[in-house]
Amino acid sequence: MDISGPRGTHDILPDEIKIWHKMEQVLRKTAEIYGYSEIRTPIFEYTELFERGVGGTTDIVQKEMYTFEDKAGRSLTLRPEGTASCARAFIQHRMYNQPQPTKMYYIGPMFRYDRPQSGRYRQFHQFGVEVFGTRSPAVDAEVITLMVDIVKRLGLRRYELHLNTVGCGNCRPHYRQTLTEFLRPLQADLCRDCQSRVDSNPLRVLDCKEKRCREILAGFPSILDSICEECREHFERVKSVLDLYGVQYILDERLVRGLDYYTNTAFELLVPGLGAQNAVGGGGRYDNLVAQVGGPDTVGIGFAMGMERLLLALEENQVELVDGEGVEVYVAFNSPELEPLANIALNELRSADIKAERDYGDRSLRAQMKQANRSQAVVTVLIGENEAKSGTYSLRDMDTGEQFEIEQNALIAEIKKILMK
RNA sequence: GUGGGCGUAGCUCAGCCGGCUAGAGCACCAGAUUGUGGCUCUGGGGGCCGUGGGUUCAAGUCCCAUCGCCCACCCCA
Repeated sequence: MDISGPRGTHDILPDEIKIWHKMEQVLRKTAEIYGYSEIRTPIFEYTELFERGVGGTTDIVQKEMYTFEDKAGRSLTLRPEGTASCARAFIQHRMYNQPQPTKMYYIGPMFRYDRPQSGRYRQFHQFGVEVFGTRSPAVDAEVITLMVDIVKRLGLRRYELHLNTVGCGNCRPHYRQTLTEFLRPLQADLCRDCQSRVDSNPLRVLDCKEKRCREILAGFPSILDSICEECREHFERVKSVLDLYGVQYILDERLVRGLDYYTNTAFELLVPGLGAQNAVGGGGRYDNLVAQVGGPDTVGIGFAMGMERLLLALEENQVELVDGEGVEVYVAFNSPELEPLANIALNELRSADIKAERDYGDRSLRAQMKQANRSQAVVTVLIGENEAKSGTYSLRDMDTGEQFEIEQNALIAEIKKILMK
């Protein structure tokens, strides 16, 4: 039997779901504290949205999209990221007519046809935030701070925030030009990929992982010398707010992001020890995106975090998000004739919001006790012939092993006493 | 899309140069304890040895293909 899920997908099993719930709770809570509201968009969109939003030259659009035709022959695509959909919704619902900025967050599955590896899946989950309608550098800082705050609240201690600016539509071409002139004479010595990148996308040469390339590039021209006064000023102000918030960052002039829509501020959150896919979150400003997909000229900024990668990071750093909580009460009964009595107790407990369980296998009392122990029950209610006769239950404190009889009508009160401890 | 490693019980893995009914630990079930857990002991269930083909008297073991997983490149969350 080799039935299995599609390549690059994975099930989140009942045993692991608690940690997801907990993580989602932290993500939502933190975003709400910063004034963001959730938005839920469809998981598929017209293909064109991503082609125009994410950018036709990106790897995502060129080779990683799950694209299909619906029965009317329209081209649809499973969303590879969340920002384009948010921009679409922002435009479609004329949110720009509301007081600005618009601050929202999303959480859900994304799809990319990539080769799976550690921290990389074909269906994965992202949490992200977007702010439309303000170019204030303070918002850049807010968004970055939110991202850092999340990993802190999740309990991560080891992480690096990398920060850079990639300039705007006016000044980036200048830098590209300067960089290309710098690279041209070195081109022959670079790795094969970089040799072609010099022509196709010189900025990407900067974050090549090849040791040789990095050495050759040692004295590469700083983007800060090429960008316009406005962009430089913006970047300075972002940094000063981050300083004020006490958010530590590493200036990383090699940081360039892979999506076409980014402008100005770019940032990434790295966690050491995660292997090759060590970026847990990343984002930046996208001042042209809304116009790019057909809306009014509106600036924006946001980030996305990979939830599977967050989980890997927590695991790697031995952060325990949840402690295994089992049932509170286990109801054990000694013979089939006593089952109705057990059901009554069970029902009473559940009605009182007490998490209670029983056995359905007609198993021996001993086996039921083992099961109670395994399910981490705090108390076991024992029902045998003696109890039935005298109208009582025996309660066993599973921690201390103490056991005593109570009147049946005192069940909830007595259980609560033990649970309180 | 490219390269490397690996697929044997629910899990982690052993199985040497091919040779008897395929093993261990953990987990599961039952009993020792005929009304009682966590420790211990005893017994038990469970494997088309990923799949398909080939070589051979004989394949878990060798060869090819295929699928899947892992790691890396690439890219990104």
